[in-house]
Amino acid sequence: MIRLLLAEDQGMMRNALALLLNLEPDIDVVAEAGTTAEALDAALRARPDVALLDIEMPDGSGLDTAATLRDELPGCRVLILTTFGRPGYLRRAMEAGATGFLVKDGPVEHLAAAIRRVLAGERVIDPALAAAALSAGPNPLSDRERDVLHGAVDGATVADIAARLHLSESTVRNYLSAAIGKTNTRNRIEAAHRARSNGWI
Amino acid sequence: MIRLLLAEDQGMMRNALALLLNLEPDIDVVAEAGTTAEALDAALRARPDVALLDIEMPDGSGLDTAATLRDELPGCRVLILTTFGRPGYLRRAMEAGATGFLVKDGPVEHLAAAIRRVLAGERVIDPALAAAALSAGPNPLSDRERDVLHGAVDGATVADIAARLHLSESTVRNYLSAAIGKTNTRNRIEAAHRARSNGWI
DNA sequence: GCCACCCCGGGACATTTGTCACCGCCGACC
DNA sequence: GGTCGGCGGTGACAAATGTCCCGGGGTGGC
Repeated sequence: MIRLLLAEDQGMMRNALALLLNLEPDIDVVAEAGTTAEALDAALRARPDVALLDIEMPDGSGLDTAATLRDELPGCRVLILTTFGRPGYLRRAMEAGATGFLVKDGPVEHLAAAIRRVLAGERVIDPALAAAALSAGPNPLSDRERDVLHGAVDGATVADIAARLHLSESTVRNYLSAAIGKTNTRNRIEAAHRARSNGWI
Repeated sequence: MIRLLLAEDQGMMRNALALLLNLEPDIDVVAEAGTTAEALDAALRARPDVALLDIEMPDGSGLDTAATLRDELPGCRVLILTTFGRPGYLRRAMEAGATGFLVKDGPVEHLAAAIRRVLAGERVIDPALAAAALSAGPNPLSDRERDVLHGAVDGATVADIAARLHLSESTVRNYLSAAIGKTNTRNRIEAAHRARSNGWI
């Protein structure tokens, strides 16, 4: 019996997956979580064989949870399940020690199959996504450039970002300009969008 | 037997819902669609009793599909199912003739119950969301203000928007300024975000 | 008829944004 | 030791943005 942790913030999706995976004869959903905090807590309590983690969660990223889990619960395999097949996500998932990476596409049966293969230690990755990740290349942005772009997504001004990061406005503008150059875009908004769609932030 | 059309772009969610709803003794999923075009096509072919429509779909909005369905297939009840409980969405859904409005939260059992109630002609709306919609008030933006904001989300410049809408740059700037004023924000990005989170665009 | 609102545009202006050159400091790598 | 890159900062400048005037035309309500 495969002991499974299910971390997914969208209630109906979580409920549906739990019901369907429990119908599988060899899978037992032993814990459910809607936030990364709950996921960590439940994992340490229930000690599952496989953790199925969504990336986008309200209080943080499933990628960070994966990294923590690798240290705290080394025997647990991690399978990332996400809406967006972003190249940078896949790269970060691998660096965080994930064994598999699936997009929320295709039937639930694929998911059950992936869980079994991940438990056997096999790496499960969508081939098209793997190719995209390789062709897209690594994240060109430095830490600070990511920070300032993160602020730019929701319309913060240079002054806002500078205050939040305790930097001077000149510095923020320089980082923004560098990020715009590296992403090959025309302004901070396009830069932030490209960075997001590539999974760089 | 309730004949149901299921329109949802996320493959795994659609698959999971189809499986679970088919398990209900009185529900029969007679058609599935991943785009609004497929949804319309399938609806006219399968003539379902209830259409379950997602709002966010790659080729358009489920809200528009609902309006079309009201004209083309008057006997069919429409139940909107969406990730985001945005006040403006609810308002637009009602104007488009939807009978029910659910967020992708809570268990699948709620969804099945809602389908039955909608078929009986009953209106099904999340009470908290209804209250939010009323307190948020109507959409303050004019058609053109929405158009220019739509362009602003992904980083288009004034020149880009003007070209796309066949307007002069002055006009675009005036609309943007008006939208920023009406949304009570500081720049086009904040304005676009607020408009999106309220379901105004 | 008047009023309000939307549509479309022009011009002027202050502010913000994006770019570039340059500075020092540090750590890593060869 | 030198070089490169990241980090933090300054100053100057062109371009884009946001705001405020103004104008005209249309439509719908009272």
